Amino acid sequence: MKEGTLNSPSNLCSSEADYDVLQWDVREGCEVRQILDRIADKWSLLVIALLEKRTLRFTQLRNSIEGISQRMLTTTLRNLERDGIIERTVYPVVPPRVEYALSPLGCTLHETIRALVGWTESNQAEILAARARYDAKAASERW
Amino acid sequence: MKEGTLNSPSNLCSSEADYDVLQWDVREGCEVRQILDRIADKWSLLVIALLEKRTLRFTQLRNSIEGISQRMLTTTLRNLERDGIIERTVYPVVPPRVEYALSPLGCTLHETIRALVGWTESNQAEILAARARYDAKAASERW
DNA sequence: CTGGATCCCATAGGATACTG
DNA sequence: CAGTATCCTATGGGATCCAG
Repeated sequence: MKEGTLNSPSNLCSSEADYDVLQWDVREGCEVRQILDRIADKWSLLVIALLEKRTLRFTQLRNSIEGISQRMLTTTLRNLERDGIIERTVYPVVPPRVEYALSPLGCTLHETIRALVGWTESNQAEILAARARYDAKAASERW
Repeated sequence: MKEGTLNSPSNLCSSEADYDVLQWDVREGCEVRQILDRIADKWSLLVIALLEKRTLRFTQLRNSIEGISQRMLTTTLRNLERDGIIERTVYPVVPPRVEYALSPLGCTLHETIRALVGWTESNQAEILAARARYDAKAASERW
Protein backbone atom coordinates (compact mmCIF):
# COMPACT_ATOMS: atom_id res chain seq x y z
CA MET A 1 0.00 0.00 0.00
CA LYS A 2 1.71 3.04 -1.23
CA GLU A 3 1.31 3.22 -4.91
CA GLY A 4 1.81 6.42 -6.75
CA THR A 5 0.67 8.58 -3.91
CA LEU A 6 3.30 11.20 -3.58
CA ASN A 7 6.41 9.78 -5.13
CA SER A 8 5.51 9.81 -8.78
CA PRO A 9 7.52 12.61 -10.37
CA SER A 10 4.85 13.43 -12.88
CA ASN A 11 1.99 14.47 -10.70
CA LEU A 12 -1.13 14.50 -12.79
CA CYS A 13 -3.44 17.00 -11.16
CA SER A 14 -1.22 19.56 -9.54
CA SER A 15 1.88 21.18 -10.89
CA GLU A 16 2.99 22.64 -7.59
CA ALA A 17 4.40 20.33 -4.97
CA ASP A 18 1.69 19.09 -2.68
CA TYR A 19 3.96 17.52 -0.17
CA ASP A 20 6.20 20.24 1.05
CA VAL A 21 3.16 21.24 3.04
CA LEU A 22 3.82 18.85 5.87
CA GLN A 23 6.51 19.84 8.24
CA TRP A 24 6.53 18.36 11.67
CA ASP A 25 3.96 15.88 12.72
CA VAL A 26 2.87 14.04 9.63
CA ARG A 27 6.33 12.71 8.99
CA GLU A 28 6.51 8.99 9.63
CA GLY A 29 9.42 7.74 11.64
CA CYS A 30 9.36 10.82 13.81
CA GLU A 31 8.31 10.24 17.37
CA VAL A 32 6.29 13.40 17.71
CA ARG A 33 3.12 11.59 16.80
CA GLN A 34 3.42 8.85 19.38
CA ILE A 35 4.52 11.24 22.10
CA LEU A 36 1.56 13.45 21.35
CA ASP A 37 -0.75 10.49 21.49
CA ARG A 38 0.68 9.59 24.84
CA ILE A 39 0.23 12.93 26.57
CA ALA A 40 -3.05 13.62 24.84
CA ASP A 41 -4.76 10.44 25.94
CA LYS A 42 -7.81 10.28 28.10
CA TRP A 43 -6.20 10.69 31.52
CA SER A 44 -2.62 11.92 31.24
CA LEU A 45 -3.54 15.58 31.03
CA LEU A 46 -5.59 15.31 34.18
CA VAL A 47 -2.86 13.59 36.11
CA ILE A 48 -0.32 16.19 35.03
CA ALA A 49 -2.69 18.95 35.96
CA LEU A 50 -3.26 17.55 39.42
CA LEU A 51 0.42 16.98 40.09
CA GLU A 52 1.29 20.54 39.26
CA LYS A 53 0.14 21.75 42.63
CA ARG A 54 1.66 19.14 44.86
CA THR A 55 2.87 15.62 45.26
CA LEU A 56 0.00 13.17 45.53
CA ARG A 57 -0.45 9.57 46.54
CA PHE A 58 -2.12 6.90 44.48
CA THR A 59 -5.41 7.02 46.33
CA GLN A 60 -5.50 10.79 46.31
CA LEU A 61 -5.18 10.76 42.56
CA ARG A 62 -7.86 8.12 42.21
CA ASN A 63 -10.24 10.11 44.37
CA SER A 64 -9.50 13.35 42.57
CA ILE A 65 -10.13 12.02 39.09
CA GLU A 66 -13.71 10.94 39.18
CA GLY A 67 -14.42 8.14 36.78
CA ILE A 68 -10.94 6.70 36.44
CA SER A 69 -10.43 3.03 37.20
CA GLN A 70 -7.44 1.92 39.21
CA ARG A 71 -6.29 0.00 36.19
CA MET A 72 -6.17 3.06 33.99
CA LEU A 73 -4.64 5.16 36.73
CA THR A 74 -1.86 2.61 37.11
CA THR A 75 -1.31 2.44 33.38
CA THR A 76 -1.30 6.19 32.99
CA LEU A 77 1.13 6.67 35.84
CA ARG A 78 3.47 4.00 34.48
CA ASN A 79 3.50 5.57 31.05
CA LEU A 80 4.16 9.03 32.38
CA GLU A 81 6.90 7.71 34.62
CA ARG A 82 8.46 5.85 31.73
CA ASP A 83 8.50 9.02 29.67
CA GLY A 84 10.13 10.91 32.51
CA ILE A 85 7.17 13.22 33.01
CA ILE A 86 6.49 12.20 36.58
CA GLU A 87 8.57 10.67 39.36
CA ARG A 88 7.48 7.81 41.54
CA THR A 89 8.74 7.47 45.09
CA VAL A 90 8.09 4.37 47.17
CA TYR A 91 8.40 4.54 50.94
CA PRO A 92 9.07 1.10 52.41
CA VAL A 93 6.60 1.33 55.25
CA VAL A 94 3.96 -1.13 56.31
CA PRO A 95 0.98 0.35 54.68
CA PRO A 96 2.80 1.07 51.43
CA ARG A 97 3.14 4.74 50.64
CA VAL A 98 3.82 5.79 47.07
CA GLU A 99 4.04 9.39 46.01
CA TYR A 100 3.89 10.86 42.56
CA ALA A 101 5.33 14.19 41.56
CA LEU A 102 5.94 16.12 38.40
CA SER A 103 9.52 15.90 37.15
CA PRO A 104 11.29 19.02 35.88
CA LEU A 105 10.48 17.84 32.38
CA GLY A 106 6.87 17.42 33.38
CA CYS A 107 6.79 20.97 34.72
CA THR A 108 7.79 22.40 31.37
CA LEU A 109 5.13 20.30 29.72
CA HIS A 110 2.58 21.62 32.10
CA GLU A 111 3.12 25.15 30.88
CA THR A 112 2.21 24.12 27.39
CA ILE A 113 -0.76 22.07 28.44
CA ARG A 114 -2.07 24.99 30.40
CA ALA A 115 -2.15 27.03 27.21
CA LEU A 116 -4.14 24.37 25.44
CA VAL A 117 -6.63 24.03 28.24
CA GLY A 118 -6.83 27.79 28.46
CA TRP A 119 -7.75 27.96 24.81
CA THR A 120 -10.42 25.35 25.32
CA GLU A 121 -11.86 27.24 28.25
CA SER A 122 -11.84 30.55 26.45
CA ASN A 123 -13.50 29.18 23.36
CA GLN A 124 -15.88 26.55 24.64
CA ALA A 125 -18.86 28.85 24.33
CA GLU A 126 -18.01 29.54 20.72
CA ILE A 127 -17.53 25.86 19.99
CA LEU A 128 -20.82 24.98 21.61
CA ALA A 129 -22.50 27.65 19.53
CA ALA A 130 -20.91 26.32 16.38
CA ARG A 131 -22.14 22.85 17.19
CA ALA A 132 -25.65 24.08 17.79
CA ARG A 133 -25.58 25.93 14.50
CA TYR A 134 -24.26 22.90 12.65
CA ASP A 135 -26.78 20.54 14.19
CA ALA A 136 -29.68 22.87 13.57
CA LYS A 137 -28.72 23.31 9.96
CA ALA A 138 -28.20 19.61 9.45
CA ALA A 139 -31.56 18.85 11.01
CA SER A 140 -33.38 21.45 8.93
CA GLU A 141 -31.86 20.07 5.75
CA ARG A 142 -32.91 16.56 6.51
CA TRP A 143 -36.60 17.39 6.96
CA MET B 1 -22.85 5.79 39.93
CA LYS B 2 -21.57 8.56 42.11
CA GLU B 3 -21.84 7.56 45.67
CA GLY B 4 -20.08 9.33 48.46
CA THR B 5 -16.92 10.04 46.57
CA LEU B 6 -16.45 13.73 46.96
CA ASN B 7 -19.71 15.06 48.19
CA SER B 8 -19.91 13.53 51.62
CA PRO B 9 -19.29 16.27 54.15
CA SER B 10 -17.60 14.00 56.64
CA ASN B 11 -14.62 12.72 54.75
CA LEU B 12 -13.28 9.74 56.60
CA CYS B 13 -9.64 9.46 55.69
CA SER B 14 -8.34 12.95 55.22
CA SER B 15 -8.83 15.98 57.35
CA GLU B 16 -7.56 18.44 54.78
CA ALA B 17 -9.63 19.01 51.70
CA ASP B 18 -8.40 16.76 48.95
CA TYR B 19 -10.63 18.13 46.31
CA ASP B 20 -9.85 21.78 46.09
CA VAL B 21 -6.88 20.54 44.11
CA LEU B 22 -8.81 20.23 40.92
CA GLN B 23 -9.54 23.38 39.07
CA TRP B 24 -10.35 23.20 35.43
CA ASP B 25 -10.53 19.95 33.64
CA VAL B 26 -11.55 17.33 36.12
CA ARG B 27 -14.86 19.00 36.82
CA GLU B 28 -17.72 17.01 35.40
CA GLY B 29 -20.30 18.91 33.44
CA CYS B 30 -17.66 21.16 32.00
CA GLU B 31 -17.04 20.68 28.32
CA VAL B 32 -13.31 21.17 28.47
CA ARG B 33 -12.72 17.45 28.66
CA GLN B 34 -14.74 16.51 25.62
CA ILE B 35 -13.39 19.37 23.57
CA LEU B 36 -9.88 18.36 24.46
CA ASP B 37 -10.60 14.80 23.48
CA ARG B 38 -11.88 16.02 20.17
CA ILE B 39 -8.90 18.09 19.15
CA ALA B 40 -6.43 15.66 20.63
CA ASP B 41 -7.63 12.65 18.72
CA LYS B 42 -5.56 10.69 16.29
CA TRP B 43 -6.01 12.87 13.22
CA SER B 44 -7.40 16.29 14.10
CA LEU B 45 -4.07 17.81 14.95
CA LEU B 46 -2.65 16.75 11.63
CA VAL B 47 -5.54 18.15 9.67
CA ILE B 48 -5.31 21.45 11.50
CA ALA B 49 -1.60 21.56 10.92
CA LEU B 50 -1.99 20.97 7.21
CA LEU B 51 -4.74 23.53 6.81
CA GLU B 52 -2.69 26.23 8.45
CA LYS B 53 -0.73 26.84 5.29
CA ARG B 54 -3.49 26.82 2.76
CA THR B 55 -6.90 25.60 1.74
CA LEU B 56 -6.86 21.97 0.70
CA ARG B 57 -9.20 19.60 -1.06
CA PHE B 58 -10.31 16.25 0.25
CA THR B 59 -7.94 14.23 -1.87
CA GLN B 60 -5.02 16.48 -1.10
CA LEU B 61 -5.60 15.93 2.58
CA ARG B 62 -5.90 12.20 2.12
CA ASN B 63 -2.65 12.09 0.19
CA SER B 64 -0.85 14.28 2.67
CA ILE B 65 -1.77 12.27 5.72
CA GLU B 66 -0.29 8.90 5.02
CA GLY B 67 -2.18 6.14 6.73
CA ILE B 68 -5.52 7.81 7.15
CA SER B 69 -8.56 6.10 5.71
CA GLN B 70 -11.14 8.11 3.83
CA ARG B 71 -13.63 7.15 6.49
CA MET B 72 -11.60 8.68 9.27
CA LEU B 73 -10.74 11.70 7.18
CA THR B 74 -14.42 12.30 6.56
CA THR B 75 -15.26 11.83 10.22
CA THR B 76 -12.45 14.09 11.36
CA LEU B 77 -13.40 16.83 8.92
CA ARG B 78 -17.05 16.65 9.95
CA ASN B 79 -16.21 16.93 13.61
CA LEU B 80 -13.89 19.85 13.07
CA GLU B 81 -16.45 21.55 10.90
CA ARG B 82 -19.13 20.99 13.48
CA ASP B 83 -16.96 22.57 16.13
CA GLY B 84 -16.32 25.56 13.93
CA ILE B 85 -12.60 24.85 13.61
CA ILE B 86 -12.62 24.43 9.86
CA GLU B 87 -14.84 25.64 7.05
CA ARG B 88 -16.11 23.49 4.23
CA THR B 89 -16.86 24.95 0.82
CA VAL B 90 -18.59 22.95 -1.88
CA TYR B 91 -18.32 24.04 -5.49
CA PRO B 92 -21.23 22.72 -7.55
CA VAL B 93 -19.22 21.52 -10.47
CA VAL B 94 -19.36 18.22 -12.25
CA PRO B 95 -16.49 16.50 -10.60
CA PRO B 96 -17.36 17.74 -7.15
CA ARG B 97 -14.84 20.09 -5.67
CA VAL B 98 -14.77 20.58 -1.91
CA GLU B 99 -12.27 22.75 -0.15
CA TYR B 100 -11.39 22.87 3.50
CA ALA B 101 -9.88 25.83 5.30
CA LEU B 102 -9.10 26.83 8.83
CA SER B 103 -11.69 29.14 10.35
CA PRO B 104 -10.61 32.15 12.42
CA LEU B 105 -11.30 30.08 15.50
CA GLY B 106 -9.20 27.31 14.08
CA CYS B 107 -6.34 29.71 13.50
CA THR B 108 -6.20 30.68 17.14
CA LEU B 109 -6.22 27.02 18.06
CA HIS B 110 -3.36 26.41 15.75
CA GLU B 111 -1.15 28.78 17.71
CA THR B 112 -1.66 26.73 20.81
CA ILE B 113 -1.18 23.43 19.08
CA ARG B 114 2.07 24.66 17.64
CA ALA B 115 3.33 25.25 21.17
CA LEU B 116 2.47 21.72 22.18
CA VAL B 117 4.10 20.21 19.14
CA GLY B 118 7.09 22.45 19.69
CA TRP B 119 7.46 21.12 23.19
CA THR B 120 7.29 17.57 21.91
CA GLU B 121 9.94 18.26 19.31
CA SER B 122 12.24 19.96 21.75
CA ASN B 123 11.97 17.22 24.32
CA GLN B 124 11.65 14.06 22.32
CA ALA B 125 15.29 13.17 22.79
CA GLU B 126 14.92 13.50 26.53
CA ILE B 127 11.74 11.43 26.53
CA LEU B 128 13.35 8.72 24.47
CA ALA B 129 16.26 8.67 26.88
CA ALA B 130 13.91 8.41 29.84
CA ARG B 131 12.17 5.49 28.21
CA ALA B 132 15.42 3.72 27.55
CA ARG B 133 16.45 4.23 31.16
CA TYR B 134 13.13 2.97 32.44
CA ASP B 135 13.11 -0.08 30.23
CA ALA B 136 16.68 -0.96 31.04
CA LYS B 137 16.04 -0.70 34.74
CA ALA B 138 12.82 -2.68 34.53
CA ALA B 139 14.55 -5.40 32.54
CA SER B 140 17.47 -5.63 34.94
CA GLU B 141 15.14 -5.93 37.91
CA ARG B 142 13.19 -8.72 36.35
CA TRP B 143 16.23 -10.96 35.74
C1' DC C 1 -13.99 13.53 -6.86
C1' DT C 2 -16.24 13.32 -2.46
C1' DG C 3 -18.09 10.97 0.27
C1' DG C 4 -22.00 7.41 2.55
C1' DA C 5 -23.03 2.55 4.15
C1' DT C 6 -21.36 -1.96 5.91
C1' DC C 7 -18.64 -5.20 7.90
C1' DC C 8 -15.23 -6.50 10.94
C1' DC C 9 -11.39 -6.49 14.00
C1' DA C 10 -7.99 -4.59 17.35
C1' DT C 11 -7.46 -2.07 21.19
C1' DA C 12 -8.82 1.04 25.05
C1' DG C 13 -10.68 0.81 29.02
C1' DG C 14 -14.31 -0.57 32.84
C1' DA C 15 -15.57 -4.11 36.68
C1' DT C 16 -14.16 -7.21 39.77
C1' DA C 17 -11.29 -10.17 42.58
C1' DC C 18 -6.87 -11.16 44.52
C1' DT C 19 -1.90 -10.07 46.68
C1' DG C 20 2.31 -8.10 49.24
C1' DC D 1 -2.42 1.13 50.49
C1' DA D 2 -1.00 0.22 46.04
C1' DG D 3 -1.18 -2.28 42.94
C1' DT D 4 -1.64 -7.05 39.56
C1' DA D 5 -4.45 -10.38 36.94
C1' DT D 6 -8.68 -11.61 34.35
C1' DC D 7 -12.54 -10.96 31.94
C1' DC D 8 -15.45 -8.55 28.96
C1' DT D 9 -17.59 -4.75 26.41
C1' DA D 10 -17.50 -0.47 23.80
C1' DT D 11 -15.40 2.14 20.56
C1' DG D 12 -11.99 3.52 17.11
C1' DG D 13 -10.76 2.80 12.99
C1' DG D 14 -9.44 -0.07 8.62
C1' DA D 15 -11.23 -2.35 4.17
C1' DT D 16 -14.44 -2.53 0.81
C1' DC D 17 -18.30 -1.44 -2.02
C1' DC D 18 -21.62 1.83 -3.65
C1' DA D 19 -23.60 6.58 -5.14
C1' DG D 20 -24.27 11.48 -6.65
